[in-house]
Amino acid sequence: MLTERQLMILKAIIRLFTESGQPVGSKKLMAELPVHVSSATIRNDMADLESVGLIEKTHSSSGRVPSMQGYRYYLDHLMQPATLNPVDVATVQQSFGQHYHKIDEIVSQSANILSNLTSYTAITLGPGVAEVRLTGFRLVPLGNHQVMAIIVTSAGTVDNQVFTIPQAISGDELEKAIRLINDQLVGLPLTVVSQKLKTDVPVLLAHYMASPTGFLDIFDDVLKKASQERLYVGGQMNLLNFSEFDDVTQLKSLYNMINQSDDLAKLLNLSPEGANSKVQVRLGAEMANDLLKHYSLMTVNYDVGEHGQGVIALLGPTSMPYSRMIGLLDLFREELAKKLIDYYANLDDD
Amino acid sequence: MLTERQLMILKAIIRLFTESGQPVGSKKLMAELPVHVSSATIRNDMADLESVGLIEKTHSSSGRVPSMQGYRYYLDHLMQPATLNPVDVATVQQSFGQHYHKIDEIVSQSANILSNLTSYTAITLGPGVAEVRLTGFRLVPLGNHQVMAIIVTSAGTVDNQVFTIPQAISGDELEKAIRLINDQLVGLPLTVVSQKLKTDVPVLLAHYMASPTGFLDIFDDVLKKASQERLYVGGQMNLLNFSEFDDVTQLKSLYNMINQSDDLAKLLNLSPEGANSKVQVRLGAEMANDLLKHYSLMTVNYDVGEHGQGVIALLGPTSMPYSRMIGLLDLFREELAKKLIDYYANLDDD
DNA sequence: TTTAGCACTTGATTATAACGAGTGCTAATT
DNA sequence: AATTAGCACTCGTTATAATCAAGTGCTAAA
Repeated sequence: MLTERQLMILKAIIRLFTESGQPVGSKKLMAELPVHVSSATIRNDMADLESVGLIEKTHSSSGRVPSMQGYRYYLDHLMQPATLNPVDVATVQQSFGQHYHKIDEIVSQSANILSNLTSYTAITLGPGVAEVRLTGFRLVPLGNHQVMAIIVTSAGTVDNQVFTIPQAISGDELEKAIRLINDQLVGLPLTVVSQKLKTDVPVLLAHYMASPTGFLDIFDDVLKKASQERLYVGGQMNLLNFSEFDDVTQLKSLYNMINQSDDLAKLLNLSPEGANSKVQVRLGAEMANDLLKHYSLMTVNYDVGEHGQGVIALLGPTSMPYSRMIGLLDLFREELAKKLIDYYANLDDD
Repeated sequence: MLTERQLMILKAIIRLFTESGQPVGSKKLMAELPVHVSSATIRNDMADLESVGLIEKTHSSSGRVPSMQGYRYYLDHLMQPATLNPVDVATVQQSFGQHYHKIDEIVSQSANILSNLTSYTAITLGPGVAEVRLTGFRLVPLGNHQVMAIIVTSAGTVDNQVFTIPQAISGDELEKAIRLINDQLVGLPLTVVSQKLKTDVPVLLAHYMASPTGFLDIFDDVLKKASQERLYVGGQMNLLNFSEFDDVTQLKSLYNMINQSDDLAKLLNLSPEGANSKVQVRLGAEMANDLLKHYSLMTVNYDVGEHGQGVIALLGPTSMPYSRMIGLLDLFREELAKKLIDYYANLDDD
């Protein structure tokens, strides 16, 4: 079992490592800890913390660095409820003070403000999108190599798009494909649909048609029209601030992923607890995606009442100052919702 | 005056430096030159080339590197007409072989293909946009803090957008502002209008209204709607391939510029010679913009007959293999035009 | 004009030593 | 039993010097 002091040490290590980026040694800790104990004692405690896997050495005689499990433990049990920085509050409120013409302006601006404030990469999803579900899908052959795809969402929106397709597809094939899609996808949130479209559906569809690719492209396209347009990324280039420079290829892949709304939607997967869930932190190793191994993703839902809810997310290094970040995200959750509710209210005035 | 051999040496230096990225010395040149002369002779010739400013040393005992003027001279007088690489031709034609649903898909794909093929950053402007001019501008107060901005273009398109504005602006002020804008901007290409909106107009407008900013935003917004949407960038992240890593700030600024359509439009400034102009190369120092100092921008127009023309551009380091790049751009100019003409033809079939 | 030869310059590479921050362990202290 | 001082040891980092390699300019001969 861990002692009070050992936990205090873990906390200090995490704080100091986040501030300096350097491994933390026993001397430095001695100077920083509120209680006075000798460096030898701290070393003993650190040995214990290491033996349970909460901290690590970078080499045999180096200071300690928090491990993945160390961060997880910190996030789950140790972290103080955020202490809001008044400068940040002022900045955010001032940034939101402007007048906006469109909803999307507000949402995308949020991503920009947040990324500026943090020097990380921010992602925002417009309200309503997170839990909008697919309620219907139609594919209407118009003859002359043209097909109209129509999708209906639970938000009541209807999007359509006309496509020209290379080979005529038989009405029979279309019929089956449509039924399959309706069976498999209707009722699911658009984000999930978009995701399944890449994984399950192609396999199933392969039974009915030779090359389902063209078909899927069409579907994907109109789906994008209904959802993707409301996904915003701010500060992509901040990746450069918190990434290792040595592997340009990996950096490029990450960048591509971030700008590919399908992949991104997959990440933002609405948090299960609904509207008033707390800020979620997912550490790299917990996310399956190899590209994110050394990063950390924080997400939080915001709630605009009848207009649905959206997501605010922050992508940064594993060693973020979580306390401040959580405070910021909570602040944003509130301010963005307020601003949007305001906006909707003004609309109704007309 | 420069001798035949000296020019041959300049050419070889440019080629070798582009291939290796290293300063070129007299021994290396001796091995590469078609005629046999001693390294001492080459050294003498290089001294001459340096004295007229076509090449430079990086330090007192280093090999030579082409200077800005060296590149300019090479481009204007020395470069061979491009020799088309059959592999490139095949790749391009295959990439264009797919079926596309929308014009913009074709245009944006072009940017992607071109950037992949070159490892540089490619920019494409959809057809018609380059020489579309502003033919009319109206601003209609609708009461209730709302204003409709309408812009009419020489292509016959009418775009409109409704805005809510903070303080009511007096009709008188509006009147004057509209007149000013009509006087100053009507008749100019949209790209130029967008540019002037950042420079000249704010100054002029300041005479009539206290804070022209909000006003300009509106105008800018609807202008974007009419033009920006057709500007595509491919391979932004390729910047990482050909940029110095040491200055992250500068890299970010460049990235922002590339993704800000106003700035970008300014760069692509339709080439004066119209439809069938040759590929233009502008070297960093020639572009005024400090961020581009170490880069080079190649542009070429493509022509889609009655549907207007567009621009293809390539941003890379100063030391690009220009011969191949010019060949590629010429190829793209042709293939993209062909594909678009095809597309328009199919549309008319319906 | 061209070329061989040579002294000289300079950045890059390598080797070596010295340094510094840190650890674990032992023995003494509280 | 917990804490601490002391010390030998590890290992990455920094500093210094030595060597190397690629290149130049210049002089004198061909």
